[in-house]
Amino acid sequence: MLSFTEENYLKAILKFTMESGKPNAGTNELASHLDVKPATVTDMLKKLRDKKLVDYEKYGKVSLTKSGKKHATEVLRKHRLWETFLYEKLEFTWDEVHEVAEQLEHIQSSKLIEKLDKFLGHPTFDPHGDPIPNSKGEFSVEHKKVLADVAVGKSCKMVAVKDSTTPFLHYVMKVGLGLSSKIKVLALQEYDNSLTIEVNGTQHTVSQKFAENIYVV
Amino acid sequence: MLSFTEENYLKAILKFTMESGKPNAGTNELASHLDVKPATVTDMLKKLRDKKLVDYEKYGKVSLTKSGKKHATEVLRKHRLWETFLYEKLEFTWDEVHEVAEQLEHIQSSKLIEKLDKFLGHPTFDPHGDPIPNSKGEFSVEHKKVLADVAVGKSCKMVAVKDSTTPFLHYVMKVGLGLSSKIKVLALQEYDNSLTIEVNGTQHTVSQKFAENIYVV
DNA sequence: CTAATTAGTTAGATTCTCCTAACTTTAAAT
DNA sequence: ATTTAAAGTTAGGAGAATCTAACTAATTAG
Repeated sequence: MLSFTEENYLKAILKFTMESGKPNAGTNELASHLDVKPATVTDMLKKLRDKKLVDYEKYGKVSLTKSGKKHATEVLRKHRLWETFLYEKLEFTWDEVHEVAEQLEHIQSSKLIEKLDKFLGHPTFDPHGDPIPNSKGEFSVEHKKVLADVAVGKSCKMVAVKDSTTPFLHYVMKVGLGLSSKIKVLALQEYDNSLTIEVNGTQHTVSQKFAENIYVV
Repeated sequence: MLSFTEENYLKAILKFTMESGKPNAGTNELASHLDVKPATVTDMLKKLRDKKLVDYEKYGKVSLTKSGKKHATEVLRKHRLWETFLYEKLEFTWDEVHEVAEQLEHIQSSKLIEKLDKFLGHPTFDPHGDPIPNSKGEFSVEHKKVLADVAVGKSCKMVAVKDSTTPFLHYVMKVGLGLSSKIKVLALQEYDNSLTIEVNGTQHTVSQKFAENIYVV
């Protein structure tokens, strides 16, 4: 049985490698992700290596073993199912779900998570649009298209966000956007690639950076 | 912010005093309740006293302060709401809910618990029939009548259990009883006060001990 | 290719929860 | 009332997760 902390380290390694595209992570990168000091990470990596959850050697990069990946994926699955529960059943807002799910993801009960999955109707994406791995650890296909890729004049529907930090989510909501919002791209400013879009009949101008963090179909 | 462990000690003191009727608890009693050694309890009591959560002095009994009682009641409220959720929404059985609720009761989020309460329709009793304190910490009136008190020939409805250990709950289920089961008392054996009852058309004979652990109306 | 910078490690300390073993106080029994 | 048993405490220690400060290895820039 893994401790909360061990689970968090495994999850951090999984998230880092998935988000960065790199096959492995460094001590400092993990330290800042987990908000601890590098020395602490080194200690934990040794422990996880002894438990055969990560491949790691002194001064080298870390990656998950098969067993470590299985554990990490399971934690991610729990996290995203709980986020879905909070959003869909308990009327939490978008930006509130993460913090509570960080706690709920560590509850140990395989029955609980399978029942919750069933209760929610086996969702494949969480409220941020991130894919929820199934009970075998398989991910649904990732969203690829981003608001910045939509041609002028075309319409699209928002399905997810790439950045899920609180400030960004607040900004998204302020612009009137949410999951399933319909967006029409009215104009593209050549100078800085900012976009003028229409949401619910209101016009907004958003930066390229913003538009690259909104997934659409 | 209290740790999981501190919360468990406060809850144990509350449960002990409620169940025993006594106004305070001893070190050994708590130790066996919490499954730790008495020395460990002594350490923790000093810590809780420093935090003004319990009234305690060397070689004396422990009781909760106002603040300690508030915390303990809150934990109990969370525990029982989660049990209700697991039983009513996720199809857990009676004897499975406790273990998982032991973990869920420590999740920190006042919003979560108020939303959960609303989602469940503000229940006043959990699946074991124990009262759920409301958000102000007030308990619903306790059930008083027990199967052993029902007169021969009379019928009643089961609303709760006094003993909620797994073996007892299994036995209860085996007899075909559950919450809201209708029970008719057919006969009383003078010799050992055992009762012959009818449940769903089937007759069973149960001991006095059993009958004293079933709450009815 | 050296020098400087960045990344990573080690050693030693701290806090938390828990333990054992030995001791002390309180309560019970004769 | 003295002895014995039960209840409770203290001291010292262990493992987990964290820190700081000092060190070492790897990488990058000139």
